[in-house]
Amino acid sequence: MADRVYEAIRREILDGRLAAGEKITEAVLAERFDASRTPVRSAIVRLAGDGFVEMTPRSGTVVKRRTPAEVSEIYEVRALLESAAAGLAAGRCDERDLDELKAIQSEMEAATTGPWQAEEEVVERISALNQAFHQKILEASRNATLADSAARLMNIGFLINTYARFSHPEIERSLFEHRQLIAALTSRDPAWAEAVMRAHILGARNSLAAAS
Amino acid sequence: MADRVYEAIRREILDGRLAAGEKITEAVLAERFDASRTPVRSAIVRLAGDGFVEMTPRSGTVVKRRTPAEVSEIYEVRALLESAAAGLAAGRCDERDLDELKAIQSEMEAATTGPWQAEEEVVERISALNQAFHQKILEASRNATLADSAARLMNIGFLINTYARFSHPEIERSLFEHRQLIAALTSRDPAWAEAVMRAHILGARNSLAAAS
DNA sequence: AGTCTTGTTTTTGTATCCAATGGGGCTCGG
DNA sequence: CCGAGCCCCATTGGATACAAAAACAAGACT
Repeated sequence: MADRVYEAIRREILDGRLAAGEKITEAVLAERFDASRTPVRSAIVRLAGDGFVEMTPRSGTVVKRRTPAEVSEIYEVRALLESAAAGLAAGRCDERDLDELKAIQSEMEAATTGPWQAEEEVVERISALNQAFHQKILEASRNATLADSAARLMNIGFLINTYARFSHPEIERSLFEHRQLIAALTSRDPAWAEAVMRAHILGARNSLAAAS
Repeated sequence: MADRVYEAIRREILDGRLAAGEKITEAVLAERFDASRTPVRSAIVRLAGDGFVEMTPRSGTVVKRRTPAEVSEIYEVRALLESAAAGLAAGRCDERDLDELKAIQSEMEAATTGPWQAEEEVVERISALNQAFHQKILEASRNATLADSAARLMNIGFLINTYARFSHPEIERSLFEHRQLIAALTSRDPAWAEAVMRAHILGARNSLAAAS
C-alpha cells in the first residue's frame, strides 16, 4: 500500500497542507498514515521523480519550491504541448470524446451558477473538473507520450496556488475558452483548436503571473 | 548508494544488456551490484518513474517494451519540444554556448573521419556526443522545464536501438544537420533553428521507422 | 561578544526478516 | 494427448533493526 501513501502525500501537497519548502520527515508521515517507513520512502522517491519534492542525499526532503519564473516556464511548456494535443484531438476525436467534454463543461457551468455556498468547495470542484477537461483533450489526441508529458506538467501546475487561480473572472474566462475549444474540436479545425488552447493556457499563465 | 545502482541498471538498459521485455528480479540485481534489495528497489521505482521499466504490483518488473508507434510518438514530441528549445536558444545563447556546440561538433567529425577501428566503440562515442549536442541546445534555451521534459524523452529515445540508428549515412546526415543548427544559432535566427531541429528529429524518426 | 569546535540527537540510508500473493509445475481427469 | 485444477515455491511488499551522517546545541576560546 505504498500507492495509498503516495496518493495521500500527493493530495496533502496539492491541497497545500504540506506547504512549499516544508521539510518532510519519513517517520512523521509513516506514523500519520499508519505505515512503516518503507512505503513512505518509496512514495517519496516517486514524488521526487514527479517533481513534487526534492530529496537531498543524507539531508532530507522538502516540498519543492517554485519561483514565479519557473511557474511561467511550466505554463509555457504546457501551452506548447497541450496546444499540439488540441490540434491532434481536432483531427482525431470521436463523438464520444466530444460528448464527455460537453458533459464536463456542463458540470462546470452548473457548479458556477449554482448556489455559492462554501466558496472553497466550489473552487475545488471547478479545479477538478478543469483538470478532467484538459486530461480528456490530451486523451483525445491519441498520443500517449504527448499526453503523459503534458499531464506531468499539469499536475505540477495544479499544485501552484490552486485557489488564487480561480477567482470569479478567471472562471468565467475559463468557461468561455472551454466552450470555444469544444467548438473548434466539433468543427474538426486543428489550427483553431491549437490557437484557442494556446491562448487559454498562456492567459492562465498571465493571470497567475499578475497575482504573484 | 542507491544512486550507483540506479545508474548501473540504467546503463545496462541503455546498452541493451537488459533487453526490452526482460524480467527484472530484485534479488539478482542486488547480488550483481553487491547491495541489498533496498537500494535496488529504490532504483527500480525511479526507473519506473522515468519510463524505463514497468512495475506490475505483486507480480514483478520488466524492462518496458515500446511498439514502433510509441517510438514514433516519442520522436514527434521530441521534435515539438526540442524545436521550441532550438528557437529559444537562437535568441538566448551566448558565445560560450556556441563554442561548446562547435567543440562537440568537431569531436563528432573527428570521431567519424578518424580510423574506423572498433565500429561499435565509434558508434557509442557518436551517440554520446550526439546526446551532449542536443543537451547543450536544451540548456541554451534557458528554460529548465522545457529542457527537463525534452531530456526525459531523449533518454527514453536513446534506449531504442542505439546502434541501428547510426549507420554511416545517418551519421553523415546528422553531422550535416548539426552544422546547419550551429549556423542558425550563430545567426540568431529562431525560425531557422526551429525548422532545422524539427527536420533533424523527424528525419531521425523516419529512418528509425524505416529500420523497424 | 562572536565564532569555532565538539558532543549529542535526530534522521536518513541500508540490511535483514517476515508475511502474502502470483506463477510455474505437477498431477489428475477427460 | 491435451486441458483444468491444485499445490509449492520463488518473489514481491512491508516492518524492523542498525549504522552513519548531518543538524542542532552547548561550551570554550579568541
